[in-house]
Amino acid sequence: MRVSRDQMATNRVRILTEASRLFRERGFDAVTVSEVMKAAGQTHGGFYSHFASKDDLVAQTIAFALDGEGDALPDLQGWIDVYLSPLHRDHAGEGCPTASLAGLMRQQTPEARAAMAKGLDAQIDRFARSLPIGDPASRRRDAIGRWSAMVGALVMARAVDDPALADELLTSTRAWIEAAGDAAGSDGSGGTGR
Amino acid sequence: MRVSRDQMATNRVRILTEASRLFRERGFDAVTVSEVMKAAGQTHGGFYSHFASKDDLVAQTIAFALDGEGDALPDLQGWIDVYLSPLHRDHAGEGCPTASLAGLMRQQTPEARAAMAKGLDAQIDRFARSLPIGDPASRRRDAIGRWSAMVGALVMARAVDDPALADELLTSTRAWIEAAGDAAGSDGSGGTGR
DNA sequence: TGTACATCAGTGAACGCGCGTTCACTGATGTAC
DNA sequence: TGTACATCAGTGAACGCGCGTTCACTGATGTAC
Repeated sequence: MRVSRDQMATNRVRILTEASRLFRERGFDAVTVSEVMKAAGQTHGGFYSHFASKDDLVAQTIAFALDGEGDALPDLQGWIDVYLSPLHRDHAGEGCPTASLAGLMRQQTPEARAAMAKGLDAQIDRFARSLPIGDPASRRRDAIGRWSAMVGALVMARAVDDPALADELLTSTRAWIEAAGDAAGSDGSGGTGR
Repeated sequence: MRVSRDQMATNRVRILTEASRLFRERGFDAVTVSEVMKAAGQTHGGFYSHFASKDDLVAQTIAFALDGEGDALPDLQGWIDVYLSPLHRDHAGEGCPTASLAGLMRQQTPEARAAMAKGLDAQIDRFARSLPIGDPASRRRDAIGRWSAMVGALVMARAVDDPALADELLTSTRAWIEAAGDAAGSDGSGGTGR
């Protein structure tokens, strides 16, 4: 039966929240519309009151998941350490959407890929603003370099069935970023350290 | 009708070759068994003379695609430049299997994930052996750090529908790796440069 | 404010399509003698 | 080497399942008066 507008808005957010978790956990293809609706406490038929199609849900979920990442990070090194931790690796459903979803974007709609581009750009911007030193251009370059290494390490650590290799990917990348950041932080001519 | 053993072996390699290309291009789920067989010049029914299931094909294709990456790279910087080029980004089918497939491995069988682990380890090893300086441990750490950044940058560049951002991810990561490598190459205390 | 009615969010059965997989069959290959 | 026969790689129709999507229906919500 019909529900109030407020209730409908709440339901919509719940669908997006559950979709965000499930998609990050298992990818777009392996998660069904019915499953998302069930997780959100509804039946599958009502899905089309909220979204035009599953593709539409995917695009809106990406925008939803990557949104609200605005403020600069007060403890950058701590954040990097958590990002490259076994805990994060083993809990993709509650983790970084970029690391979980970027590798699945090639087959997605232009809308979904545009949402990913927007979210990625915002994330890089936030990272750059969190860096302590350098002019804007070198900060942004530094942010992209570190961010690439972090995402790549997490993607690879999650791809393998070998805990020792997965751990090594995380710890070595973390150590390398630390050491490398010192040099690359301001134009590659040696920085001030953290 | 029945074919000779040699012909069967040839056909098998052709199936793996086409599967490797198609999977890298579009992922495991979006490529059908029929499509692979058609690309390999056969009909879909014969597939099960070669493989037990599609999952079996996936696992064997990963092993096949990541195999034979043995020799050290004579021109490491040139290789990195090609890896982080728009050409590589836009031709996933002929490109690095890790960058195309690592993000899709979470839902795959243990066999497939084990093949990915083995291939990844071999790739890191080759990278480490191609580095000009450092003791084995720091070379390996350096290889993992650079490799993570390269894979992450390519994955993200392919995920977005924004050529400018995609280009920036590649060029900034390339520049950052160059600058960072100088510092991280030997224990984070500053290196010798290239 | 109260009342009558139109709207539409949500339900759950049903549809149709595409996929992985199976199977009876074909005829060249490989082997036993 | 030649012959008879068993094997089995490959063919293409068919099967069955799960998925995204549709649809008739329900009844509370929202609105016109």
